Amino acid sequence: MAVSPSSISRLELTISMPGFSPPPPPFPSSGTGEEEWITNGGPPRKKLRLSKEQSRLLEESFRQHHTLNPRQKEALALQLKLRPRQVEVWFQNRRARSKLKQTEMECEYLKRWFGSLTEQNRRLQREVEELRALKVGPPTVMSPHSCEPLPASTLTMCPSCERVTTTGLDKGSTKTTTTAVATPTTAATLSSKVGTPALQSRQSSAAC
DNA sequence: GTTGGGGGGCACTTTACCTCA
DNA sequence: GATGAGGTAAAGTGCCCCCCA
Repeated sequence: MAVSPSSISRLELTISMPGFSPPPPPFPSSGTGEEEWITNGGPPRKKLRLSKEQSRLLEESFRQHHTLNPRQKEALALQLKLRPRQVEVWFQNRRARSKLKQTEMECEYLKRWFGSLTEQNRRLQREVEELRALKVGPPTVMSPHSCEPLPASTLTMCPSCERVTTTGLDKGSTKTTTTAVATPTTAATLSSKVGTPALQSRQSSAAC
């Protein structure tokens, strides 16, 4: 949710509340004179629009800490010539906007990942079809050690990470052969940034 | 250990206002 | 210029959780 020039321009608007006094406690105008509660005889308007400077200071404060204790809230309200409730509301809405943005990023990433998995699935399906077409006997897997065919019973798949594991080789040793399962490289990048529990759990299972 | 009240955060919604076709 | 749709941000509401007496 990028801030468009149009939305910025809105911040410069003045507040008008015809026929009304500022709500208690008296709502003071800012030092810039952009937040005057004025009357012009029209229908009542009661929405505050923050000035550029107020928004800037709030953003700056938000960068330092995403929540405020009562003392910080009071001080910021005093500095901005707003009511503490307005500062509180701004922080609540700001947190919600941050969360929404993060969710959108995750959604985008998951869409891309889904696309790549779909493509990979198609490739593997084609490969299976080709192998089936060539089939002359039971499926065999070649040992990486002896280049001899392995019995199918030695092949297992880890249910969590979906890697194919060959067992019973070299006197009980276990050799893991990573199959062509999609590697969530971007997942690692993204989850390290956003800390998504679901993505982190995927990563941990990949370490199986 | 239990309980009730107060405060804060969050999700969801409403409202006022803006932009644009 | 008027108008309606859609978007955005401020504010309202209700719920939950935590802390403390």
